Amino acid sequence: MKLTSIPNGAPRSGGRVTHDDRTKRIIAAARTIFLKHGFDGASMDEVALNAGVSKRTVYNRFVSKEELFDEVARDACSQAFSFSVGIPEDAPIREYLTDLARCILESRLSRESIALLRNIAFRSPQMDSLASGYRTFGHDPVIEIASAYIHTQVEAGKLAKCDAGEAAQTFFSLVREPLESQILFGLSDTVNLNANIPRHARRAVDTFLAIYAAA
Amino acid sequence: MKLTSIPNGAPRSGGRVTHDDRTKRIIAAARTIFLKHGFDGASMDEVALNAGVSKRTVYNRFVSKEELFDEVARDACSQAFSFSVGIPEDAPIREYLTDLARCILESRLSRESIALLRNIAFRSPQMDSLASGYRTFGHDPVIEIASAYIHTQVEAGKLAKCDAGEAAQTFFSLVREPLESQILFGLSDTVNLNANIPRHARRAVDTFLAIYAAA
DNA sequence: TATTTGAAACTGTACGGTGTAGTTTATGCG
DNA sequence: CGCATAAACTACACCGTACAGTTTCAAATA
Repeated sequence: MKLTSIPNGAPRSGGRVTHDDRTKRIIAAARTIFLKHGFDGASMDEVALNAGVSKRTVYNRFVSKEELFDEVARDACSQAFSFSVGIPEDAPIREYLTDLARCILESRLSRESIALLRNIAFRSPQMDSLASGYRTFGHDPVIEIASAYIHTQVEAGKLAKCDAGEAAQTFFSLVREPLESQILFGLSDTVNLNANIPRHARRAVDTFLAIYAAA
Repeated sequence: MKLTSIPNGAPRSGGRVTHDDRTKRIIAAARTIFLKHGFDGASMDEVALNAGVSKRTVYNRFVSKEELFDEVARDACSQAFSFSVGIPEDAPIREYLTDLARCILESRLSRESIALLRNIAFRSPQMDSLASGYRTFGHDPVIEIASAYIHTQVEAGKLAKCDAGEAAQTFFSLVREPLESQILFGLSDTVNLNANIPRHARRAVDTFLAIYAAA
């Protein structure tokens, strides 16, 4: 592959490039390249070029391509899948869940997250960092938040009696599908996706409440 | 990679290896190798070896790696995602849907299908054959069957009034999730999966009927 | 006989990783 | 502050390997 690129990131304001700057730029460049081409398709030359750093410097920081990838994978998971709900828990159930759904979708369907999910789906059997990064940052926190909230609402009699963990799984599935699969499996691209997210979030919550609303 | 292998498939009973035999063996071998290593990770030497055929023969049949892959991708999709429902449409709704769900899960969660889905997720943006193969064989038929059945039942007053297409999508999502994602993203492997399929199918149908059962 | 096949060597390219010579940066000391 | 020394960095050549695809030629097949 042809390698022509502008270095990723710039020296900090002082004008000098420090040790840490370089490390950060290597990781940032590696994330871009790895997400774009996958582990096998990415070349260390391209990473170095994109980081504005010599290949030797990359190998002075990271012992191998695998090690760099592991570092980058965890980093990317923790960033791409993070979100924060902006609505208090004592809001009406429908509003809270809809906002939660919207947050989940926005973080999960971003370009970065989709690229990450593609890599996880393809490579998680061989690279533990991908599966564990997904679990730690992409799956468990969502289930935990939803589960705890549902549990609270059930206790308060605002939702029908149910297994909160199972209900959280169902919620998560209803929120993600079918959008996530359609993108992941190439049935539709991500264009104008943001316009669909709020609508889909409402629909997912409608369906969820049709199942779990208090009798 | 080391290349040692036993040829995939055997000459037909006559003892002679015909032109068509070779073609079939090449495709079969290519499917194995491509699904195992992905397009980039697969080598044509390994394909030839696995087919028990010289590389020259492979290139006499297929003009390039890409062309061979396209052929194999469609072929693999049509086989891996195929299923046939073994229960009549006039069975009780719960029984029919449960059997449909079981069929879908069995075909979709097979080793071959999962390997295929991993490749589709990773490579569909670059390789059209994957996205279109998935659409044609993995998605549309399921939605069509479910949609037509739901439509019939709604007309017959056995299911609540609804958009049959939307309901079919919801059904499909409930059937696949969360099992499919858990496997695809490496949260659990496929061991003893078959024992879970019937249980999960029942649960999915329970949820579906909780939403769409006739009032 | 005309075509196809097998086996193997070959071409060209790309990559991961290393070695090195020379330059820049950081640090400690007078 | 100026200077020396050590550390890190760059640029580049290099090694071994792997692979797609081609070529050659004799043997098998049609």
